[in-house]
Amino acid sequence: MKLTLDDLASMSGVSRATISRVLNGGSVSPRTRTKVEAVLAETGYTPNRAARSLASGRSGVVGVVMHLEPSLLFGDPYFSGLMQGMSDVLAERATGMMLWMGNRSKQETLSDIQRIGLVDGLIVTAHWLDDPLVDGLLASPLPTVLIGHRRADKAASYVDVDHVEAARGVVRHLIETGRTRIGHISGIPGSVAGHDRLAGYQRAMADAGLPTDGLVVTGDFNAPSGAAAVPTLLEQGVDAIFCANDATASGALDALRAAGATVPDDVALAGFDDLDFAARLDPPLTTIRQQVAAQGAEAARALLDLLDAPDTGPRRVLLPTELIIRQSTIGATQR
Amino acid sequence: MKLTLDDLASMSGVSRATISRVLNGGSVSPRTRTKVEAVLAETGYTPNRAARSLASGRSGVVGVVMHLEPSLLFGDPYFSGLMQGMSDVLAERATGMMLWMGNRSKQETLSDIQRIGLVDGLIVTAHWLDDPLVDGLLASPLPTVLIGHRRADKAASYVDVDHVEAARGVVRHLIETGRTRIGHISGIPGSVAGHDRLAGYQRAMADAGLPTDGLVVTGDFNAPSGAAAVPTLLEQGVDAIFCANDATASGALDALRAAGATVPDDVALAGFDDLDFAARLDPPLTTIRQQVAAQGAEAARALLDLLDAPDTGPRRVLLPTELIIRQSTIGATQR
DNA sequence: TGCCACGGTGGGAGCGCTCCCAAGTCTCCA
DNA sequence: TGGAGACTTGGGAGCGCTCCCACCGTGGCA
Repeated sequence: MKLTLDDLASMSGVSRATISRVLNGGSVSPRTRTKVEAVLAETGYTPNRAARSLASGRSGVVGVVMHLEPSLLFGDPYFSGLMQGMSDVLAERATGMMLWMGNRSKQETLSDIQRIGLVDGLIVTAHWLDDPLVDGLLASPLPTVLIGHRRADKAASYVDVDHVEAARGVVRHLIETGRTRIGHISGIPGSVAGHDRLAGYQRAMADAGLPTDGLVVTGDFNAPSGAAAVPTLLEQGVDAIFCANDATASGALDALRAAGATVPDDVALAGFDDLDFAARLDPPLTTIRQQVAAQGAEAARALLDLLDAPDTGPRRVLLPTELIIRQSTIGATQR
Repeated sequence: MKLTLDDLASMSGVSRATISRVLNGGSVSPRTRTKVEAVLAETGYTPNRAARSLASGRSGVVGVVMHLEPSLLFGDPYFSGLMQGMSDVLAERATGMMLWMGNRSKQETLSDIQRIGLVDGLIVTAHWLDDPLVDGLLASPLPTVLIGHRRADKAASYVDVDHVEAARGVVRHLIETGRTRIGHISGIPGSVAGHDRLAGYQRAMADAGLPTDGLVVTGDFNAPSGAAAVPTLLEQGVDAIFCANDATASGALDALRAAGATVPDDVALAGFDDLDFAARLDPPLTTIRQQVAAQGAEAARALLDLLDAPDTGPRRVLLPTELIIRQSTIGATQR
């Protein structure tokens, strides 16, 4: 059960070092290799991870930090997609995954991570413009890949989508289909996504020479905030609303219907995320699709790359988004 | 940055062994202790985890195995509750958590876990009567605590609720409120919860001398299966339905209403789990509350106990459930 | 005053692996 | 046939920590 390299060495008549070479892909003659591999298979030997870590300085484990309430973490399809993508890639590359969630304060989480040591690198979600946890982690010597990034993280490794461009694209679509009074229900102030999607909206409007005064209402990424924003926007005489995400849009849709406004004839509606339910709304929702699982997978790949080649500078991956046009902006009548 | 015990030893004028004693709670004179602690605080030293593991044979990391699809894992409030409870306790005891989800086959997951080594023990969900992953893990030398358990796991450590007794209790409540033709929409065959809740139903019915022929319809824990079962049960002339969980009950409720049956006047309805929405159904649902987060926490505690005192035999924790009586079984009219 | 007991401390031997370096073996060509 | 060069292989020195054991000094008791 508790076999060591030395045991295998005497069993197979070669030295410990040679077995290590077979295990780690060093140069070994074919004859020796097959002989050793036979013994390996026969004994079902697994190297002692701690010893390996100590000698090599690598643990084969990465940390994943998603600092939000577990109920949120697990309730939101965004995070489950991320986890899925990451864990696929990590499992494939025989790398373990340690998870930190938001059940302690950011300060405690930070020191927990430092104290536990052991991980070779970290994948961290960075969704807030101001986040001491992310700052602390980036400042530590541990190789770190962010999912999402702030303007200040230019020098860090990250995987993200271009929220600004994506938002700009959907608003441009609204403009191209003839809308001129386009409102925006924003995401949570202080969040990267909220901030950048708002910026994209503003840029598209400015590009077209359209005013935005009074047309932006602050939301919080949830349906009720979408519904709450609708009366204000209707007063402003909007003919389209771009919502910071699909959940907000679904709330807005309910409120529009309640107010007697038809979508898209009176008011066009667009969201962001393309969650499952977006296509099932009535009318189906125009939105931006971002490949969430791919973001997780890319982050894992970027980190593993970084660990293999530490001195090759930061990895930056911007994943494409896709504008999904459905009836909530073009309607059957306008086809 | 990369301080070792020897560095600290020369800095504080004591031996490496003494510092280790301060760190791990050995017997040290107060004078020496304060001196060393000062140096410790000043340098912000953190022990090298790999070296500690190698020397002590313990890693301070436990594995959590929830072998189901990530989308399911993250979508279901049951699992997020479990995770929450576990990670609270583990964080409190400075223990790391490695996570394995169901993105690979059970066979692969099993060998991944063995191969990665490193963990001191495991917490594993055991929801299926037949599960090679659970069998394999229990057979391994790693201390393991199950969440849920099969009849065959008598000798293992586990945390669970008594599904049989809980189900029996809710059916007894239906009988006591005057119901006699009580149907059951079961959970997925092969699942522990489905199996045991069915058994509890049958026992309660037998105790009361009531027949069950034709009154059990197989469901799958989801709302549509609940709805699909209703016509059959109505044909059998049921005056009450006990559903294997709340989701099934919500499906059944819709179908009952669609069929023109009033709840609870024509048919009483009960579920299991007491998820958030149960209280918000119309009428609010009588159900069984199980403290999911507490189950996770208890499992973590049991495992940590087991690691501290390996030879004290298995830990078995049966958490209480609570019958929550709402209007779906007693109705305002019968108050 | 001498001896024993005991708490506090230091030294050293590993834990099981990786990795460097030197030694050994083989091949091929001048 | 000798030697250079390429490829294999073994030995040994750690990686940083824990834990056992022996040693030291003090205090209490006979």
